Amino acid sequence: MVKKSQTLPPKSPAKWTQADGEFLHGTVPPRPLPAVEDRGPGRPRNMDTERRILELALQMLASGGYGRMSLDAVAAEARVSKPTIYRRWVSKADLATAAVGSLQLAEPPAHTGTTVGDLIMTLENFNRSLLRPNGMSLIGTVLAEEDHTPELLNLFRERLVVPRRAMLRAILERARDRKELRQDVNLDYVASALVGAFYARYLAASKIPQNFPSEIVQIIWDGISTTKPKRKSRRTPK
Amino acid sequence: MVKKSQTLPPKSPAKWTQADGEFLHGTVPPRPLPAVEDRGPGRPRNMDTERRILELALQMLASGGYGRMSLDAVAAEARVSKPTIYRRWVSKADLATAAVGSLQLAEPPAHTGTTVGDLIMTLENFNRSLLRPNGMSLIGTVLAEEDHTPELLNLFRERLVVPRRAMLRAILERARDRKELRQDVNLDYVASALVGAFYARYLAASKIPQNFPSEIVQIIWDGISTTKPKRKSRRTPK
DNA sequence: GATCTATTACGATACTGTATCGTATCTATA
DNA sequence: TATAGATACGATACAGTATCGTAATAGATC
Repeated sequence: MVKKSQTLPPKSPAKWTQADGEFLHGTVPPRPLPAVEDRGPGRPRNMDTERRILELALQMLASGGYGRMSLDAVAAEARVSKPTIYRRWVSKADLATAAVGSLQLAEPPAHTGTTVGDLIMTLENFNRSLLRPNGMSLIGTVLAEEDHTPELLNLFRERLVVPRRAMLRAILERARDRKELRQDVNLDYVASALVGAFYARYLAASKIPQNFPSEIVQIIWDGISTTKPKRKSRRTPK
Repeated sequence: MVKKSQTLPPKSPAKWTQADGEFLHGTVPPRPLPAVEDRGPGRPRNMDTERRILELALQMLASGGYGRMSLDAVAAEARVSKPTIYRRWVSKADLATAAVGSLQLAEPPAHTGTTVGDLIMTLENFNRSLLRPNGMSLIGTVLAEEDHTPELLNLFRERLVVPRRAMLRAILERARDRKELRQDVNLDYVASALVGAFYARYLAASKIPQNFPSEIVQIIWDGISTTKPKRKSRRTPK
């Protein structure tokens, strides 16, 4: 499948290190050459090559982290020579960034008929993507590289974290409009608790029980206390 | 801009790879030599050296990940020579493992008088440790290395994750005994939601708002729905 | 239309410089 | 005399570049 999204930031000689906010919100790969289909003479680029390289880079990034992602290995496994990689991306960090940038949240929004059902389905999708091979390792990698290659975390947020949270927010806002929710609840915090439970569970055990999504939704939906909550006494003892 | 190439151990001549459960539950460093104080001939070891090495190794592990933790750098910063390190730990992976194994949860249990107060205080402590420099990067590193050096994650769990969850469990069990909690709630799941919210929030924004601990506790304590929950209808739509 | 030419992509390979991990050898010290 | 420690070294892996010959395309010329 040819992807068309990336046109040409004219040239970036690996400047993203200091151009912090520059193209964090732009499109994906700053590469030296345009490689568009309508362009002039010369042998055209094989677009599938690019896809393969990114895929393998992402895979190695997820399985071994940034340190173990070697360009020699990527080139070998993609059956491509190293210059072919460097013709497209100016550095290893650039390739890694592009690989993370190529991620896309592929899950459709849930519409089960009930808010609780939608939340559970969304979390079940999330669960599946976490348990994909090295799903959690990739998160670890982007976190571990936060200091050294912050673009990885930024792009990861942009491509996966933000869209998924937006899906949860949409479900919760719908529910709030229907008065199913307390009006004073911070929906972003709720999304954090819902999603975060999976991270914490994984960090504690690497295994997520079958009923985890629905149980988490129930806990957050109903709360855990026996008393009928009175929502105005918020502040808590120091 | 200094570029560091990060080399990772191709093989581990160290034996911990297959000695899996061996010293995961032992004390900290599996080292070749006894290094006891009362021991016999020869020049005695400087015990403070060991502590310094571990501390710096952990620091580098947290700030740059396993790949960027170099023994040359550790040795230099600890003002020690490399053989001094290798005399104590047989490999880089071994040192990294020992460094993670030297971690200890240093927070006292909370006793504020109320369950909600205890939970909030526990989460505030947790929050502080997360926001320590590279606190989250260290978690990322142990996750990223899960495939390649699983001992890191195992020890991290043993030293930090399990103890903290035990603290939360203790608070929750106390509350359940006092009938403040629904009897059918899975306390481990509750702990996951409480703690996990911080991970999710960090992954989304790297910043944790001041009121986050108390808000999360409120959400989970009271729930978010407006209806009085009836706890027997658990199963949810497919 | 067929052929030539300019231009670009690509594979292969070798190379430079450097950053490591781990060790061998030597000296100092208790 | 056995050990701690330092200096130096070997081996290797890696990022990134350079070169050379070839494949593939567009446009100009015949």
